[in-house]
Amino acid sequence: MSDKTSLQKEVEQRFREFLLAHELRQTRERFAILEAIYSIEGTFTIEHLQDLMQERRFPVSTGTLYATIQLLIQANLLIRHPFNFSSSVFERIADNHPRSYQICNNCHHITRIKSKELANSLETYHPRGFSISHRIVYIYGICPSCQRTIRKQLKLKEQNKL
Amino acid sequence: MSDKTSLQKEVEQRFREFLLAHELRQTRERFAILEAIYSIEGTFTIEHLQDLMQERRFPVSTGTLYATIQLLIQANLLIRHPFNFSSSVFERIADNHPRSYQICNNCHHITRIKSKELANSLETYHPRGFSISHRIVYIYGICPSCQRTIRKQLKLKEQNKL
DNA sequence: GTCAGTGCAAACTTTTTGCAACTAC
DNA sequence: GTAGTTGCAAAAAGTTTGCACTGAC
Repeated sequence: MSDKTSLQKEVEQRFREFLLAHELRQTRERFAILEAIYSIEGTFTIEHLQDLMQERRFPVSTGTLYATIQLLIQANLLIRHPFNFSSSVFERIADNHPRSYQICNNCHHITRIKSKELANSLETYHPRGFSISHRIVYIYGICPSCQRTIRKQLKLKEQNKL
Repeated sequence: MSDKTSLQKEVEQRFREFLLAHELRQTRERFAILEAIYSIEGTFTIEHLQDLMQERRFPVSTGTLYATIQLLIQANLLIRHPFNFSSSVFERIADNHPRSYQICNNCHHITRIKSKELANSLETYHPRGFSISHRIVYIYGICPSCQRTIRKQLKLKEQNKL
């Protein structure tokens, strides 16, 4: 287990405050799960996380994992994506800047978009009375490589019909 | 069962073309499910949809429902939201204008945002080579009414401690 | 007539729950 | 010491699959 990064320390502090404010207990499990999640860059599933906990010599039960994830979502330290059908996909959120993703309808590949332009235009919108914790944009469509594949398939089909 | 609206007719046509292009069969079930979905304004779950099919005197099996929903998602006539934990939440998408939602972290209430400003700023972004089918924004935070509730609770807690 | 699509039920996967043991407060 | 939390296993909920039958092409 590596030393804690400044990000690790920051989110630990934020989680600590959240637990305090909600009169919840600061258990080893909760902080170990948080630390594991913040060692993952990008998305993960419950299964992935449970394996990681095992690797890190801190196995936790599924029940605890689900319960802690719910807390971390409430604490704005984690989000759930709408990617998979039958199982959940999660990702840490370190800051409250808008996050954008590009999702291919065909190959289902997910790419994070890092456009300052897009982020800025999102940040200008402030709903009345609603205090924003974070913003997420999903852009669905067909990625360049799938566009090529589909075009080729269409061509082949037409040739066969001729 | 009411007469078909022009929206109903339009999506039916689009689904027909999709099925044709993918060499899939045009079954009564598929069109009945599409029609039922487009009779729902806002979000729904599989369970809700299955009940509705029953009401409309066109009961379909769960398997067919799931299969058809997958097709409709592929055909860009339906989206899946990341709202619930254990079951999926769907919503029809009639056009390709950006859609925005405001979600309260506390009461989990979901509100559709109809801001032209927000929609326009999203439409200005075009990822290179990626052909967009639709865009969805989720704005997470605390809604006005929950903000009041939380403030009250904090006050009460402080008074008890004094 | 052929084979994709459907219904039904069973299987499988994911998430939640109940309870005894544990531990943070 | 008193709850809130955890682990474990069992239950519940959600989704997928296999197979015989049906109906679109």
